Amino acid sequence: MIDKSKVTLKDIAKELGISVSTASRALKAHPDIAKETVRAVKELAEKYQYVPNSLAISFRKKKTFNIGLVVPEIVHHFFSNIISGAIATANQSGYNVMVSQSNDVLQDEKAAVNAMLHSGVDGLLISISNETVLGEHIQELMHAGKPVVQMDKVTDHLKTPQVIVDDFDGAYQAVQHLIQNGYRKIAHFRGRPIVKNANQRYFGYLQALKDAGITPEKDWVKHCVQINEAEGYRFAKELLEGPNPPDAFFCITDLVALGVLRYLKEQKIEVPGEVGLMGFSNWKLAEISSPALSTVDQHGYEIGVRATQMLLDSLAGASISSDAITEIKTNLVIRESSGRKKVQQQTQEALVGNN
Amino acid sequence: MIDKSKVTLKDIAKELGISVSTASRALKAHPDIAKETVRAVKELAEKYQYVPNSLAISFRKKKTFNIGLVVPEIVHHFFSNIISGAIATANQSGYNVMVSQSNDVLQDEKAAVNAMLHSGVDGLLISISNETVLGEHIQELMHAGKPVVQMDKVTDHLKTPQVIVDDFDGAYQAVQHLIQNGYRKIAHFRGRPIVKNANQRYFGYLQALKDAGITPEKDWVKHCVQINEAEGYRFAKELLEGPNPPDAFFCITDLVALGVLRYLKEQKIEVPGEVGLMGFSNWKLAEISSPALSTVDQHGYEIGVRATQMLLDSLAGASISSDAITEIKTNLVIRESSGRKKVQQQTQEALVGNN
DNA sequence: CTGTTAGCGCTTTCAG
DNA sequence: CTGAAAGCGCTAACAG
Repeated sequence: MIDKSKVTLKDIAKELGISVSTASRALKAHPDIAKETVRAVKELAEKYQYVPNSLAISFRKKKTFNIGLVVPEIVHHFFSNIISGAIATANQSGYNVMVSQSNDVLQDEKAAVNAMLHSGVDGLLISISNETVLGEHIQELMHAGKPVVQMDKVTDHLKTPQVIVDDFDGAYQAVQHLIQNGYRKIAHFRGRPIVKNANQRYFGYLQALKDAGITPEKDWVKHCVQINEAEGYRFAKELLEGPNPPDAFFCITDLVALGVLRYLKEQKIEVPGEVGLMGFSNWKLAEISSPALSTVDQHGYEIGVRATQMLLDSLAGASISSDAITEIKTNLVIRESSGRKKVQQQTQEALVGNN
Repeated sequence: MIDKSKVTLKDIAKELGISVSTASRALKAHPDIAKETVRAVKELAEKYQYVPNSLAISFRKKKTFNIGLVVPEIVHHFFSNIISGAIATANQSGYNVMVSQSNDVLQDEKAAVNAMLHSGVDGLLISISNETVLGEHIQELMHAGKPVVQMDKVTDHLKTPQVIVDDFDGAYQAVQHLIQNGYRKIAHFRGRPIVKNANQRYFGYLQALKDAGITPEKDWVKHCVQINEAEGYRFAKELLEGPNPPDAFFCITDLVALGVLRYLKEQKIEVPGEVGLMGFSNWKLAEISSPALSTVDQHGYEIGVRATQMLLDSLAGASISSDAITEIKTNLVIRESSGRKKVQQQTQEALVGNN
């Protein structure tokens, strides 16, 4: 029943007939200490499998080497990638990561943040919930001197560094890619206007059209609320059965795009021959569908890594400007669904010339 | 620059002219303390926003109210569900969860477990890596008096409670379902024989065949190694092009099943009319495919919940028998791919009678 | 009902 | 080079 971790500095000091402070210093090879003493202490520590009591150290140093991480959902491809990157990075520097989720409910987020504050994390990584506006609970943590870094879902009300996806650019590239492949009547199934990411993607879409000299068509922009497969299906049907069908779809999410794809397949509409399709997020789903879905990869892992690095840096004393925004570039994952549109009357040359 | 959390018991004791211990007791409304004192202390605590220093408490009580959670992969539908369930449950009881992953690499798992041990978790939830055999690193933690509960990927070498999926029964039901729907020549694309779950599913498959009086066909059992979509495709092709094609496939995972499905669609083989198909895991993928894939849901969230409850119970002093095995029942998710086989010569009645 | 005392295990002045 | 001493903030005998 002997608990190894019960061996304390005092024990080894006593056995060696030295003081606790000397033992303490010897263990970290303090320059003041005689080599001989250092050796003896280390040897005994080894023998007894001395392991410093981290609770005492935390207490003493007011530092736990734990960081908190709160995301809206854990069971989510993008967020679990963020978590994974954050944990890998933190662990490398000897930090552990306490994870919690808000379920996009403000109350839950508050509870999670408070729990972490009280359990004494050294800093916090957070992707805020849909319902979070001011984030007083996060402010409180900051007041307690804990650095915070926001990731992906962010609010400017909080004066913290942000690591975000360059949604605008991702969307821009996606739409540009469609245009370059001969599609001109491009619909966009967007997300909710309160969500910054959704807006950025929408703006990217508009800009890409504009830069290609294409006038956007109001009716081709649909607002997803559920952001699921059924919505994609429904909107695709609606538009394609209408008087003015688009020839491509850029969707807020792969899931929505797969809904569109299902409709297209049902109608035996050739993809990408007749209609082009791009998703966003690069879920596993996109890789497996047939035709395989072109999409935009958001590099969730990378976001986790970068945000954690910033947090660790500021924990290490670096003063990070509180308005530093790190935009992680997406990258286009070109698969089958966005392949070149079949040319009818014009030659491809002419088409390309148009851009 | 006043740090709220700097207000200490001593401060409020001094201001009230009482001793620290009285203040301490008052705050937790110890029966010994005069109501008047309690009121005064609580009032002042409120006024100063006193928040107890959890580091000091942890130190004093040798308890952190943190539990550790280690899984092979975070970015994985099943595991992220487990994590989610564990965190929700732990949080409800005032515990935080420290998460880490092993990437199925023993070294990483050791590192993660040690980091958690040293950071002072009160207990550990773990799903071991493929490479873990004896788990001495986990033993070490147990020797330090920390309760451990294993989940899903488990080893009997560790004398801890286990919460696992009833893979045998899940597979049994899946295959039985195929049989009931008229399929008799059922192939199985299984996982690696060192993995317990894979074996259990295989045994369930065999048992279901046996109970239906069907003799298993060695050639119809294929060993997946990558466990990916391509393998499903490859094996399906191999078998269906061969001299003795099966009429149904039960796959170790949805991903593999989708590979099979891709081949079937390419060959314009009717699903489920000609060939039946069942996956395992119930990923999002399965819901979206067309035809939608029938599969087996493993209730990852539930596993996380149950395992955490056991851990919390034992942390609360309950003595849990170290060989308690909790098997979480799967459930059949019947979608399109396993629908009734088209009857050719026999009537359906006759077929059903056969079972 | 309340105060005194002691101490958790470690770090860190301050003196030698 | 080393030791003594103080103290982090809190709890818990023990003693009034």
